[in-house]
Amino acid sequence: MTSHQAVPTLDDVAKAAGVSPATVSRSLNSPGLVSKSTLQRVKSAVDALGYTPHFGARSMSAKRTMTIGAIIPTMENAIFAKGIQAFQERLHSLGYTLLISSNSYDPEIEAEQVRTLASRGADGILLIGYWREEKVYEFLKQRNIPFLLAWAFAANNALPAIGFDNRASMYQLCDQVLAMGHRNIAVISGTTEGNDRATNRLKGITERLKVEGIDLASVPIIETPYDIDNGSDAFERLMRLPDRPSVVMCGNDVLAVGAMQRAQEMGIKIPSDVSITGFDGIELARVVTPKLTTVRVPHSEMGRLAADELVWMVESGEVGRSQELASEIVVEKSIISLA
Amino acid sequence: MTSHQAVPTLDDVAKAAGVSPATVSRSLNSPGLVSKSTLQRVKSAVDALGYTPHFGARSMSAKRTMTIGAIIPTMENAIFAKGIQAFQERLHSLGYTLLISSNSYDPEIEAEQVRTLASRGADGILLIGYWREEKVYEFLKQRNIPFLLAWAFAANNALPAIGFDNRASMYQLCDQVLAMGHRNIAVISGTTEGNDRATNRLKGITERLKVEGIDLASVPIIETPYDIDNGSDAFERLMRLPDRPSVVMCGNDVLAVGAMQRAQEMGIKIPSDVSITGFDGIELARVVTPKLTTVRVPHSEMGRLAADELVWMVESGEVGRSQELASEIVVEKSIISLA
DNA sequence: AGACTCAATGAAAGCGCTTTCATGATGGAG
DNA sequence: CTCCATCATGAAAGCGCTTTCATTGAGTCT
Repeated sequence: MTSHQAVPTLDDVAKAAGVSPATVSRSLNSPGLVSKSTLQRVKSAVDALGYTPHFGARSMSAKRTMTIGAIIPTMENAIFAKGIQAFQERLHSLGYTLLISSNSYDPEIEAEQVRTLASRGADGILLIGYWREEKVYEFLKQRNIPFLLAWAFAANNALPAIGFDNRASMYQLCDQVLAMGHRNIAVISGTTEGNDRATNRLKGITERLKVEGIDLASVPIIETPYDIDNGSDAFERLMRLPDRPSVVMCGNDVLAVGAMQRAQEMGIKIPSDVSITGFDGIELARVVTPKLTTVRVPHSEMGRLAADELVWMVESGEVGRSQELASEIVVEKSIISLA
Repeated sequence: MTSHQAVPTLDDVAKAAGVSPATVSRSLNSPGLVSKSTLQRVKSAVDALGYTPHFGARSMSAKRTMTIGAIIPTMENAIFAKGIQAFQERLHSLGYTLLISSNSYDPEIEAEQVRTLASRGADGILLIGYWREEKVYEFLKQRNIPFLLAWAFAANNALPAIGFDNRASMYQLCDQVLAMGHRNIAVISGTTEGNDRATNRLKGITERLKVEGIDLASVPIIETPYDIDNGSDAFERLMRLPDRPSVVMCGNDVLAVGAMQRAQEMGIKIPSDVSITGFDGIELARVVTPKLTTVRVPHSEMGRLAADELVWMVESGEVGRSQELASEIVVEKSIISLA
């Protein structure tokens, strides 16, 4: 089992093709510099030997790895799936390979992953959201590794980001909820600590309610990690409140779907008894009954644009340009108008 | 912007700590060989400089990369998400890094990804299912890269695999469907070409129906890629058939949820008008109304076990041991008993 | 026909690390 | 006290590739 038939190297190819290693390297990387006939011979030798360039060696001599890293909070639910898929597809067509890692929303692990990606020579890195320890940004800058933030956008922040305004989007959704006559509002927010998206979504709600003159002290707010079951439990707690809310606004679709689940189990009718809203516009929101009122985010577009921008940063060496994407309020049957 | 403050190297650390590069290397990789005091000085130097080992260089001198690759068909829906998440978490705790790539069920791309992972020095590779071109397996063997298959298990196949028996599982589900009195059955299968899981699931149904003495020619079967909308469309076509089936068995939960969606749009009641079944037991199946009758697969367990086994293969050099996992028929409200 | 340009190729250095191998110091055994 | 393990460390080779720099030969121009 440990019989190592040596992996063919570039030198082997050179020998087989009767040329110098330099020529093989050129044939592979800048075929324009090599004559047709030589190119042909090299190609044959490569095929015959089943040669694959050694990535480590290559990354050591060349300065580029054609690799982009992405660090996302989770792969478990679909929040990032669609966007990352689009990101990866675009990268692939640009000739780059994507390295993904996820960290269960743990900033320690995230910081470690940044170092790992740097070690591996990632030409650029995609991060989710703004908030993380300053030292992470410092490390990236010191290492001169281009990075881009996604899934968030804040006009007042200089870091390059491609995403949407979480606060404004949720503010708008809250607008809609108020316009439909709801005044007795409860909130199930994602964990806000260290999470700018969750924090800003919550802020979008509270700011809008304040404008409306609603006493925030009277608004029940439960914070919990993004997870279906947590959404269910939070919903149940809200329903046991003496003053039952007419609408429960959730920090994302996963929480909202969890809430709808529990509602059904408890025999609470959505939306006639209670209205529910989500955020993200993932597939889940479309398939539940009734369909979920939510904020639809342009996942795929965001992924594609992020890929384009990050590659541009890498190749041009220029500083990244931020871009705000529009989100869209989608009103479905999970909310009822009291007006 | 292009001001390169050189990335610190191991030599820099050596200089800063006043020791030889060899000692630094040892401090990092086999601290046991280095004296306490030296170790301490090296550690300080590493921190002071913010040193990170260069992965390419390391992988060139060492034979291991502590990297495992996984190639999955898709990240877009949740079919693989949970299992891969568990896989990655286990790998992480074993000290390995996971490299994921997805290929939209394209075997060409998959073959390319295998070579890419080999290039990058993956110590081992996880693949989904059995079917792929023989040359891929030959390449892996020639390169002496341990690989493990997951999401499938076939007792008669020698390749190491950790998964469940797709055929037998679907056979059992079909058992259940028949036991509930259904005889007029239609099928929405995933694309079977090049996909052993889809093929075997379909086979599980047809074999069981044959045993029952049902004429297969009379059983409508639609093949379509795994996607919600495809499930919807296929369902609609089935419903337009003159002899409407009493149950639609779907190749996975995604197709089934698509079917349920369209049923609702068409005003067809599930399960009173038509029953629907899925396969996989992903979250989606739990949140739709009514809940989906499906085959629950132990995603997380499979991911963990696969990580353990693959790492064991890598570290021991032994040939991988296959393991069959049990699946579970989950009967929910999406199916009605005609008996 | 001589001088020159340019395309195609090779020689060799060097990227940052690990790992023999060799060396010096230390300390216990005889 | 001398000898020999033993431990901690250093010197240096080499991993597989890319990339200057130099060289050659062929074509171009006058």
